[in-house]
Amino acid sequence: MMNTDASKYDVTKFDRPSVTVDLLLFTIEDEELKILLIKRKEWPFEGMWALPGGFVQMDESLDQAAKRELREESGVKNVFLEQLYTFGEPKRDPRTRVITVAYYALAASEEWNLKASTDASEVGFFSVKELPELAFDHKEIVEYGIDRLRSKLGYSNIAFGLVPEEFSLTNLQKVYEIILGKNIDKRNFRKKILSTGLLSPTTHKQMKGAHRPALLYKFSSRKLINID
Amino acid sequence: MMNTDASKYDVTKFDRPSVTVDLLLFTIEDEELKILLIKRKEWPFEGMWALPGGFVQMDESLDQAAKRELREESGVKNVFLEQLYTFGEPKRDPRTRVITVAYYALAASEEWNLKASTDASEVGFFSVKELPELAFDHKEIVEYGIDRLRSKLGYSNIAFGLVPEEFSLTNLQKVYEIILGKNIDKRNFRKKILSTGLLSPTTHKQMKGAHRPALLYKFSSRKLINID
DNA sequence: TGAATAGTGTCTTTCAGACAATATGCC
DNA sequence: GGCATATTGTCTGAAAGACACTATTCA
Repeated sequence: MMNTDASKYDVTKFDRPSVTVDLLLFTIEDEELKILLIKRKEWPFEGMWALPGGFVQMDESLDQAAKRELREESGVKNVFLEQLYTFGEPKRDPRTRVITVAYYALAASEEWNLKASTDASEVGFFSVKELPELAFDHKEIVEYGIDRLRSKLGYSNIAFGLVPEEFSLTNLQKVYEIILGKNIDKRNFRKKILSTGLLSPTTHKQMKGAHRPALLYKFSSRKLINID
Repeated sequence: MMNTDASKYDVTKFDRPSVTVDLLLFTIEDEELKILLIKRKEWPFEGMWALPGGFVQMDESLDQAAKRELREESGVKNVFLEQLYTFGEPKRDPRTRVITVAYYALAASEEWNLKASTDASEVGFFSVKELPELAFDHKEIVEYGIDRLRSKLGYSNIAFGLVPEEFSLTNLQKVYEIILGKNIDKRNFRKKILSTGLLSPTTHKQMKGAHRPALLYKFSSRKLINID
């Protein structure tokens, strides 16, 4: 593992921080924007809720580490995942110097299923409006993530991550309303969202209740696209 | 350096990557967007141009590390500095696993002065349109930074970082044109930039050449503000 | 036919973009 | 007066926002 030029070039001689990834998994459930939290079983912050996360392995990229943690903690795969920000205050972790690369992921509520093996009391989704006290600087990370999500909603198709494959325009509008925290005019919303060309109508209708069924749409692309 | 089960609570026993900060210092000079590069004196990529950067010390935050490197390499202080993105491919550095947190900084050309002690052949500003081959994945970092700068120009007052305290509207327009890579109509530019309320007129005029002098403006705030 | 949600169009205002003539200073 | 850059306003088209009625299904 040593470099042959070790005397000069061996960076392994420096003190090194630990590096983790932490994950913000957003979903929408019961008309609320929620995030996945896990209850810590160890010191520090034992018993407190925290973002899922873990150490970056030496042979995996940051993206891979985030994907792996996401899969391990929530069973979620193939969802939108993007690096958020790196938090590295020297005292943010009382154990040692830990720098964490935060990621955020989006999943429609249909897409995640918490592992059956997991004690439900130790992992769960919490409304971002009613979060418990969080370990480390995770509160700050959550707020940063919500800001990012809210602003990307305005200039990208990022909402595809929070709706199922097919959805009604009313479903989609609700997503926008929940995240932006305000009501949107139905006609203006439809006019605008359809004019972006991001959506394609399907041939399906949503039969649901004693009223006119809604035409279902899908996102033409499920890759992140910026508009404007 | 081997992990054992007992090491669970002692994160210091895990293999740890090295963490660096790399810096993109943007400036505008000779009607070009330029970045600061330094010539590497050591393996790997000896003799090749690279972004300035260095290891994060155990007792400093990432922001502090970036500020320190910026000061050490360019003598620049008190300029706009923002975290860009964290790059962590396992093989991006041939020495060992190195994760780098990239920052970008902006300085008006009046603000930097390369240290007299530095051999000019080993540090310099390069137009982003004519970059030499860069070490590591620094090309990718540069491109990411330019994208960020270009997009922030559209919805923030970030241009304050690239102009001196006082400037004419023509000066400012040039900054936009250089970064966006296109010509802008003078009347429309003035209309729009003045309507944001980000600028305040000063009482000074720029006397420069045999023609009408330009009124100088300044940014009302030199903190980053998003508009729209 | 009543209840519930889906679906639709117009008007007004605002903003972006195209476009050219006058103003002011120095020589 | 000539030169060089600064400064200014109108028109048009597109998009955003306010606003209310009709359509469809099921019970």
